[in-house]
Amino acid sequence: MEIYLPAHPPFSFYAVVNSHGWVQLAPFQQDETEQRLTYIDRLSSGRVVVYIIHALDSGVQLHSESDLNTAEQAEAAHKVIWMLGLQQDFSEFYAMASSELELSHVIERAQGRVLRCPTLFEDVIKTILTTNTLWAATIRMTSNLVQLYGEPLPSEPSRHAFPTPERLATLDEATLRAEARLGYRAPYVLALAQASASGKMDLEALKDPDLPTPELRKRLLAIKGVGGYAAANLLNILGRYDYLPVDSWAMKMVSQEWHQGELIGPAEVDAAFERWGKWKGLAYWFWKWKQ
DNA sequence: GGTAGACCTGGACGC
DNA sequence: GCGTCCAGGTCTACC
Repeated sequence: MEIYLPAHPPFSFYAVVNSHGWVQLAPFQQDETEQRLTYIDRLSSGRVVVYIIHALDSGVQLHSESDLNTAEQAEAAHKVIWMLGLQQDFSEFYAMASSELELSHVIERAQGRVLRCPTLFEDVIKTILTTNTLWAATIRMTSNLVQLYGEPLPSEPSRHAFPTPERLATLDEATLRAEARLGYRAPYVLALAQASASGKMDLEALKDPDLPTPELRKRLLAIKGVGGYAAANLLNILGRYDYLPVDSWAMKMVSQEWHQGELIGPAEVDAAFERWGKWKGLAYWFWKWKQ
């Protein structure tokens, strides 16, 4: 199966794939040329397939198993369009960024899109695994979940899809702590999986563009393990940039940029980007920091 | 609403 | 090799 998927211009495959660390987390894999991204997905039909995504000037070429039926092809295309944000339009942000020296690069590099997972369930789990830990541990915990509980790709059994809520819901907290090494995050992951598997929580409904951002944030904060930082991160992934994911790194960067290295808090980080309004998350994300 | 302390892992460091 | 310290957000209890 070969499908050409056009993007709303301007588009840069490199920019979206390397927008943040998600590309380093299984079941994503980027090849050394950085012109090809692969992802192992479990389709709603139950088939586990690989998406091989090639960069093109004006979009991407999606390659997958040749015998996908029409419905499976449509599902694969729909997911890849979402994952790469191919239909996102950043012209309003670019108009504002053009007058800011520290953001002028975003236009020529076509930055703005952030790589996301096909399901919000996967994005939420991965975000929880980024909290209160080092990035190396996030990579390890995600890899453990995928390798231990994800379904294998038939043509390459060493690679697995991200585990479904139903599969994770069958586990218990002790197993997630001991096998996947999730630590105190284990009950959060388990509770989310159980709520999603039972239908009590419909995370995909949160992708509704008509949902007001404050309401969306409230629903994200209601998930155990998701606090202010994680919620803001997820809002950015969902295309809402009104809140900043303030972590220790953000406070350090803003302190160096505008407060001569003095100790600052989340309020100062927020104030630094207030003028960017609904685009503040993007302005923060792509700001050219003084290192 | 604000604050303190616990949660857990793994890397860095000293012995 | 072992023990200790520390970084990293969120939750809960308490004021």
